[in-house]
Amino acid sequence: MTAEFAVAIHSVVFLCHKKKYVSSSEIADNVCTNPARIRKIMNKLISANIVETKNGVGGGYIFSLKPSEVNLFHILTALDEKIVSHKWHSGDKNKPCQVAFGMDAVTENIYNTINIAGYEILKKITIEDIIKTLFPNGEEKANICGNCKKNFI
Amino acid sequence: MTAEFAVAIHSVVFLCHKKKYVSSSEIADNVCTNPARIRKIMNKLISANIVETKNGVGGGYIFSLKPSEVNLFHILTALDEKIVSHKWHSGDKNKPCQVAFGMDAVTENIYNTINIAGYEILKKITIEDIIKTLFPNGEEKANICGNCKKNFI
DNA sequence: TTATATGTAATCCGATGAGTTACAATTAAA
DNA sequence: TTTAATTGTAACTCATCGGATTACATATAA
Repeated sequence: MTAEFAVAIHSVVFLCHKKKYVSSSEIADNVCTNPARIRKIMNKLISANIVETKNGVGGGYIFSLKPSEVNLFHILTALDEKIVSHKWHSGDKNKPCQVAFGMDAVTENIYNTINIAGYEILKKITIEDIIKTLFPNGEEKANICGNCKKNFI
Repeated sequence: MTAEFAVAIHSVVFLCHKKKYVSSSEIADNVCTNPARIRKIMNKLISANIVETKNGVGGGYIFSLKPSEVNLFHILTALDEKIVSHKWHSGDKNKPCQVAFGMDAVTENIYNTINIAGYEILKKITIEDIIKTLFPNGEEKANICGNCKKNFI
């Protein structure tokens, strides 16, 4: 799981809070990264129908789904990521030793189990949950960000 | 979680199966990596009292604990690893926006939850479990590796 | 005393994450 | 129609990290 996941979640929550088209520059500034990276990640979310985009003046990205119906597993799969991935393989299928032969499959299985458990956790966390955590008194009564007027970009 | 984890599990299972001192070269050959890497990883397992070592002729590493009492969480913590780690941080604590301010903590919390769930899974998998998977008919009746005679190194 | 091992550091290489820049294509608005 | 703003995407650089390799001092059994 790379930091793309953190960037994507942060971006979606930001879009959800703004409730209007937001440019990649503005998102990048809020997340603290660069616009090209944001656009690259937004493209994946667009392919997964999680956000929408519009070019030109007043354009950018927008989140117009129900926050309670989008969860973190949706975002993870939109990025084509896993919790843990099994890249380096131990042992050798051609060795006449059951340990050398079989351990890679054992490891694969362990990683799968961890992934599945992680997915179940992510499925239970929605964008709405995160918004409620960030704004325990409601977004309208936010005492720092207010309702995100221009001066807080 | 890096591949060290896979190497460590494979090595411990191999030592458990061999039931005698095994050199880093022999372990490396079975795992398919290099001896220096094995020694580095063995050192961490030694510090955690999971394996023992002996220098000189006939030396190497040995696993002399009860396979049913060592689980994968022991190994993971011996390596000082986590399932997922939170290195790249999004947002900015100095920004007057609750999203930019709070999202990093939200992400941290999600990662922690995933880690804890993963630890619980690893705690339930012992070295004995893996040996039983690799040798469903018992280690003595192993039809490929036999009881790991010299010709199968 | 010698051969075999570990412990550990130094170095190299390749892959990958992240930032930066650039520019064609698209779209809204003047 | 023109202009300005914005995305989509590729190319490039840079730093970091995982892994392999080499080397050598130290320890131990025979």
